[in-house]
Amino acid sequence: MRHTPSTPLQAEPGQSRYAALATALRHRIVAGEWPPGTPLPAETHLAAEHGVALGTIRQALALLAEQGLIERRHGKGTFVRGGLAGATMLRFFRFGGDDGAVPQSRILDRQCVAASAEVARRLDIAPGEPVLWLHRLRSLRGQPCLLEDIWLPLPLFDALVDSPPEQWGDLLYPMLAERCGVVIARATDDIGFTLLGAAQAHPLGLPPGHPGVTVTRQAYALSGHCVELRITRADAAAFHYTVTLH
Amino acid sequence: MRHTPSTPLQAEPGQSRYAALATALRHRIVAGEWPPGTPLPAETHLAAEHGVALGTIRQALALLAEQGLIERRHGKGTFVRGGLAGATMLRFFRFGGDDGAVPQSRILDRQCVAASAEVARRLDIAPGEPVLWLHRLRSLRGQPCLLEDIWLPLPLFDALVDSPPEQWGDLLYPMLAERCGVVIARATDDIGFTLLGAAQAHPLGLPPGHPGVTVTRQAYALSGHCVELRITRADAAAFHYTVTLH
DNA sequence: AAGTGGTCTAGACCACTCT
DNA sequence: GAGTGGTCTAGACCACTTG
Repeated sequence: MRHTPSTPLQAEPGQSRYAALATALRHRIVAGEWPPGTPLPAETHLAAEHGVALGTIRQALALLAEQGLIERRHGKGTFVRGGLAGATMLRFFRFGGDDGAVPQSRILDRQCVAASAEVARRLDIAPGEPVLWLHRLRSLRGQPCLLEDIWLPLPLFDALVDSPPEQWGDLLYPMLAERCGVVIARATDDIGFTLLGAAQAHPLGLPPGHPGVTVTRQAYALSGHCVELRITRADAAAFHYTVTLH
Repeated sequence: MRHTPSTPLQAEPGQSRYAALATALRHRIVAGEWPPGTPLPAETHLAAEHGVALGTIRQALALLAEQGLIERRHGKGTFVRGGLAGATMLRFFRFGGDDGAVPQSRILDRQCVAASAEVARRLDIAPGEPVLWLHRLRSLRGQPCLLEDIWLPLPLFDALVDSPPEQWGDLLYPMLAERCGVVIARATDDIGFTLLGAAQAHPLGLPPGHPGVTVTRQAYALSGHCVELRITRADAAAFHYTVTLH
């Protein structure tokens, strides 16, 4: 059966046709019509479906690819991206030894709490709303390296409240995708410098007052909503990061 | 007179025509055929000149625009980018007061020296080659905030050796473009945390051993060669930076 | 009004991947 | 060989900028 879009071709007045097509496709992707990892219909099919030329649908797909929502593979197809890979926090640090390794994760604490004003603002929910708070220590080869506080909005992540954390694995995002169906598509990390308090320094095996780095992350689902606030603390001496300007 | 390219259409075997066009155009830009700020010939002219369709030349131009070499303005033309603007170092910091301000620069020292192994490696020259070393303090509203060591390869920047630094202005890159004809197109900044030595802390008005940020910059000219190595040191407490992941 | 880049079409052929 | 995305053509018309 031929697909007939309810909003024929031009969604908004001042918008180009390929931009309208891109937002239409984005909505269908977010709605789960093509889950992460599955291929979209071929260009020719999409073009016929929407009644536009091949070049137009290609512009729309190029836009979505640029935004990281899809991935094009020559000869194979156009695939929905599976969200952010794990272990990305380590790209800010150089802890000695083999790179590319995934740090082991241990949940030190887990509580359902009411969102503070700051947490609510970052998660874009009302203060006092229930959130799941996790306190997590990550280690490389037995050596503690990252200490994390994680806040997750709670109606969404109810499945984690009673599940045993020992079975969660070392990466949060694949676990969120598997157990809660939430795919992390985008994140912003804010880097700052602080001196570590005793409570932060001790689990990391550092003395109180030691220079530390604080990375505040807001992670967004495919829908565009912020679904995770994470504050990571680590030894400032291990920090390094490279930025390229154009 | 019609331009007839010496390498007709296909520069390298496995390369697409638009990629070959892009590199050909890049070489003409780097060679100075169209100085920064001036417009390229119109799409239709370039297409006729190279004997290709409009869409092909547009792909080539899109590639160069993506790489930041040119800038397209609807209704006006395609312009060669003027290189990096100044004051970009401040995007790593939050010093109190009005943002967007350009810090005042003062040259504390200037010497012609032989490149150390490390400096030579970063500038991709031979160790012992002559370089110009600058020691610069930058201040906002009279408050010292950034301390910089800058190394510039010397045959290229001879014009700076005897010129009075008081007349250089507060921004390095516009000065390099004006006095030496070198346009900075790209730079990579490497960020790390260190404790400030006495020689670094004192000019910044900080105590020795104070936590500091070190930003190591390698800046590249339009030609692609590294033409500046800069190490900037500042108070770690003023540091902040935001990264977005896709 | 003339010139520019931006969008769109309706084809053709090529390169890659899988079976 | 069949299906996919990648490249390329030769047009048309639109939107923006300037004289």
